Amino acid sequence: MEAVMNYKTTPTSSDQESEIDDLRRGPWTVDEDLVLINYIATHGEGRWNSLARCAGLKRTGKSCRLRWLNYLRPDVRRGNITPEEQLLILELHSRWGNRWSKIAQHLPGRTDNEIKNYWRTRVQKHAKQLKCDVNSKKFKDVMKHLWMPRLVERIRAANSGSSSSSAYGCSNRAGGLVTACPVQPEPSTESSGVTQLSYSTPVTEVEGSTENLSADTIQVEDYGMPWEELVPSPVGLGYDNFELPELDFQGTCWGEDLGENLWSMEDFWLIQQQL
DNA sequence: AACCATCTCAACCGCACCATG
DNA sequence: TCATGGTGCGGTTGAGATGGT
Repeated sequence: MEAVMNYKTTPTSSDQESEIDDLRRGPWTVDEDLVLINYIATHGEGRWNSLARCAGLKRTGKSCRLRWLNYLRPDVRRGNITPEEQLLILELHSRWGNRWSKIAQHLPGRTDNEIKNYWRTRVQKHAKQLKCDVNSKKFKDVMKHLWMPRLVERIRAANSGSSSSSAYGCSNRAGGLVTACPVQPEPSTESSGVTQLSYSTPVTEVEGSTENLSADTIQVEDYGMPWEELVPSPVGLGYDNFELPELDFQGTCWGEDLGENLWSMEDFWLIQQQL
């Protein structure tokens, strides 16, 4: 597919007009990818506009930059967002909001674009299913008290099942294996270099009490340690004695596999109680 | 098989900021 | 100080993929 489109701009000179008319937009071809990869391998990254010209690419510098950073870079991680990464995204988004590039700095190999897409497609979808705004207190409470502890639970379960985490070792676009790479230390943006992920367990009446059942604080020192160490003790979700009520899931989204299998029947019940 | 709805994600756009002359 | 060009970021779009009927 050669979706060649011209920019509709006011020509300022015949040369510029010709140059602008030659610019390509839309999906990149394999040939263009190879040209860009080879040029950067030889000359390195530089000024993107001049790079685009010198490489002979009929693309804007912006387009080249985006293609390289989001797709062609050898250290771009591919594959599903892992529970660990989901947890980090939720935590960091709660702290910084839509600062995608800043969040991406804490997820090596993940691009701001990918995280942004994840948020918009997955997280906002869950908010929609709960019939609340993604920025509402309700949804934030669900995230903090259900979703994030659930992720911690899943991470711990996965880690207890095998000594080596399966969370890392994704392949990149080129099909190569990206070296296992736990989250790297943040370059001195946090004052202490220590980030805390704090989860209090849900306030429910599951066991006849409305008080917080317990609380865990996870010390994420530099994000660099194995998750087995990050999650040192049971979170104490308080579901142990939980009896699942009879629920009719017909005609609701809750009986379906939500792709990531994020919400369980217990979640549904708890959310219904709290919202 | 065909059609439609929904989802995913690569790519683009507009804007703000910064460096340079 | 101002104009210009380059870069980065967040928001948005739309083509292709996928699933349901």
